[in-house]
Amino acid sequence: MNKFYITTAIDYVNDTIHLGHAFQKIAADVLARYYRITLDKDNVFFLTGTDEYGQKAEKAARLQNITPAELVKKISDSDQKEQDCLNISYDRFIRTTDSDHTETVKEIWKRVQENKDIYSGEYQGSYCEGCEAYYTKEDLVKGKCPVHPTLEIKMIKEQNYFFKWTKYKDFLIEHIKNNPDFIFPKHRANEMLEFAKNIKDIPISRGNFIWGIPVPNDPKQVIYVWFDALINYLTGVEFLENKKLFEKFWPADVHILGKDNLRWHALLWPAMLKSANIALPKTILVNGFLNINGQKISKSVGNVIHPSQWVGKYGTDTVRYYLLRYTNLTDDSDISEEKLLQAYNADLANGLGNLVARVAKLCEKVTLKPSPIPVFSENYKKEIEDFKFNEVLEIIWNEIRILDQQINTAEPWKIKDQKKLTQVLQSTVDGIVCIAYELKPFLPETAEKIEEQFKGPKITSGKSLFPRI
RNA sequence: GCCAGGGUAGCUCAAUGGUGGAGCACAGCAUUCAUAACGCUGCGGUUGUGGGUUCGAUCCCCACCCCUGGUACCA
Repeated sequence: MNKFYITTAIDYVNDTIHLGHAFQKIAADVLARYYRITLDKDNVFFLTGTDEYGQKAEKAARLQNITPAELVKKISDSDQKEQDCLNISYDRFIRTTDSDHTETVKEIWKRVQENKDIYSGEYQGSYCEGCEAYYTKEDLVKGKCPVHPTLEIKMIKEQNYFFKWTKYKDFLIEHIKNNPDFIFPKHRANEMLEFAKNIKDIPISRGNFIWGIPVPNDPKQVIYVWFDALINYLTGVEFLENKKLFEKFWPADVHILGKDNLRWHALLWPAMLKSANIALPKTILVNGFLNINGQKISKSVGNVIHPSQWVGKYGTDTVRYYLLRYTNLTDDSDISEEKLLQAYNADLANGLGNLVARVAKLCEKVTLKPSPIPVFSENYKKEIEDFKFNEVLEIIWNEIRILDQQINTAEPWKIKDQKKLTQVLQSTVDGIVCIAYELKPFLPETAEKIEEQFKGPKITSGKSLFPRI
């Protein structure tokens, strides 16, 4: 691999992102930072952003008596702030209302149309405005949407443009079967294969609202949000404006997204790309959801926590560490503030923080040479490239333990001979520098602080990295 | 109902057809370079239930129960 293009899901602007979304951004950030080290900064592109069109945004704006544009700007800005407080190192924060995105979507529409995969048809069905989707009668629960039981289902009949999804059914099934790395984790692929069997053509335009990208040559219709949103991955690397950049980074190496978005990414998106004659992404990485204290994160439960709330109390790297170490990326995990605190004291304060503090203090008596530049071990690389972030952190914390043991055995505070003391501490500091290097993708701020403190030749103790709470 | 994943120490998770492992938490010892921190020792489990195969099963097979996810549909 000589380049790495990673994207996250773009978040819909009905509300500011919470810890569940943040978890996915952090995972993406780890990969981006890792590949920036191994492949070089210029060869990595990391895209994230917000999904802003659609009926829900239009309606929400009307309720607040502001324009849709004002509303989506507000939420998009606050999403971006949430990501910034987590140190998410995106190269571009895309908004689907960006002008270059509009142009890209129109271009893809035209290509798909030229390939005869768009046709006009009449659609009649039960429509849920919450889902922005049609339901069959059978899908409804007591006449209401299973996801939004409080909303009225509307019978809508309209002239729409349809995408010939069925044309790609066999292709999709073959692609998923022939590319075991296409969907990760694997069992998600089975789900998609099941669904693919029953693919039907879907309407990809809407005529009953206006907050969207107009259909080329038919301004009465706007393009369906999913059709528009997926294309952001092309816009992100300047599909239209910058051929060189696009050709360098496309196809995307990893699309990371929540399990709720899998169907669109695994089945609709590849069909769209195939139709437009564009290469398919390599890996779709599906992340699980977070529960808080055993409960789903939801507004109605009232347990929504925004990243900035925990970051404000405990710091960016604490939140990153806790989520990366004590959750499963691909399964649902349960988190709590209590467990975060436990992880903070046990691992960050007593473990990493204390090790750094004790060694820095010991080093005040000696002058050391700069440590050699570390490299990632094969084991480290394998685990991180397989998305097993908790395993990598376990490797690192084991190294911390070993260093602590070695210090206890060597008892440098008792060593009188300056030469021998220097020798012992040199090897300890080399170990710490190595740990800092390995921490870079995970705890960038902390890694940088440690590197700065131990770059020599004079090392002095500084402020605690993680004071006990 | 069907498909997939899972059920191992209080918690988070490893492991293997041959007397069950780690970290956290808890208790004790020791120690002071360090953030009442580090280290060492200990406590802690009929590996969801019941059968079967085997000299031997936590691992393989069968049935069942529970959890998670996906999905179908008819009365």
